[in-house]
Amino acid sequence: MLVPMKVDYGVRTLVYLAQQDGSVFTSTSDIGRAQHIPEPYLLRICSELQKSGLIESRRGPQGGHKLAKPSEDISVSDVVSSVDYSLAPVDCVEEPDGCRLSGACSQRELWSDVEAMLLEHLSKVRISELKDQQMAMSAAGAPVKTNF
Amino acid sequence: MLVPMKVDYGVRTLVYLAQQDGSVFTSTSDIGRAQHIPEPYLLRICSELQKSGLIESRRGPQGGHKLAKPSEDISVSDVVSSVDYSLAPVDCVEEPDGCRLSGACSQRELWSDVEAMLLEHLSKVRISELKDQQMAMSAAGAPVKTNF
DNA sequence: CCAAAAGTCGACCGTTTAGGTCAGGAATGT
DNA sequence: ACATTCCTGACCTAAACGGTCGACTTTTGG
Repeated sequence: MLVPMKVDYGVRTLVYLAQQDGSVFTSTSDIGRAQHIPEPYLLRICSELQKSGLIESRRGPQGGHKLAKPSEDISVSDVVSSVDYSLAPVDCVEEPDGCRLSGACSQRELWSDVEAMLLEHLSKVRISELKDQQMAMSAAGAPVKTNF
Repeated sequence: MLVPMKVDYGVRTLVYLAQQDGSVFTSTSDIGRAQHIPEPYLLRICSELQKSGLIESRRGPQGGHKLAKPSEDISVSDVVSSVDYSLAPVDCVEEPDGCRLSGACSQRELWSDVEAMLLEHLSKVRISELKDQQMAMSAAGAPVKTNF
């Protein structure tokens, strides 16, 4: 029950892009290097982010990725649903029919509440916020560990 | 990022025990049959629940399990922490040192907030509540699917 | 006291998934 | 044309989840 790496990588990617000049494209190798994300893996995450319209990508020289909309308009829950389909706890929340206790199961309500709460909270956290925090932290001289 | 079966099984077990007469022990085979939990697996879950003091177990004939305290005093978060150690999203929340961006990572705060929120919410949901809901649902004639 | 009825514990197993890699192809700027 | 960069599908590996098995211990009823 952990947040998958994909989500973390996705968020980090968007935060990083939000820090870049919005008019240029940033390549996966740049992002990967800066955020310590294995490049070939990142490639595929970017592809998912692009399919869901969070970033815009272009191939060729000077190609890469950039945010498709202002960072204020992208929330963490966007990333989750883009990259990690299933946030729902236990399967029967999504497929109630498969559950044998279906008719009388107080659990389903519990877990779907949890899901709703989570999504709601995450939809309030915007990439721009994270970017600001990030920049504040770096500016304040918090050491970025470089010992890989 | 799903709630593992173990948690669901654990909760269901406790809710079931809460419905039983508090003075007798209920065997795993009873619980398993009633809640559709594979018995040998349940056995091990019960063992974990017992170690964390949520249930009391006794061997021998007429042995089995029963709640170690009133169902009002057991929350879902108790079950989670008993049975599923890690509720934390992404590892670096628990092991900040392993994180290479340690000094300047706005994500950690985000995810640990999420964790805290989750735990807080789950700690407010008590087994007794679930039991009441459960009994209300069954009483209201909601069909318990019996098609295996 | 003995046998059967439980739980305890450690080892094991099969599938799925997360995380990651690779290579070939398609697009695009110079 | 050519280098650069993304796209895509196939593939791989390790770990986790869900589950099982068997030997062992405790307890009770007869």
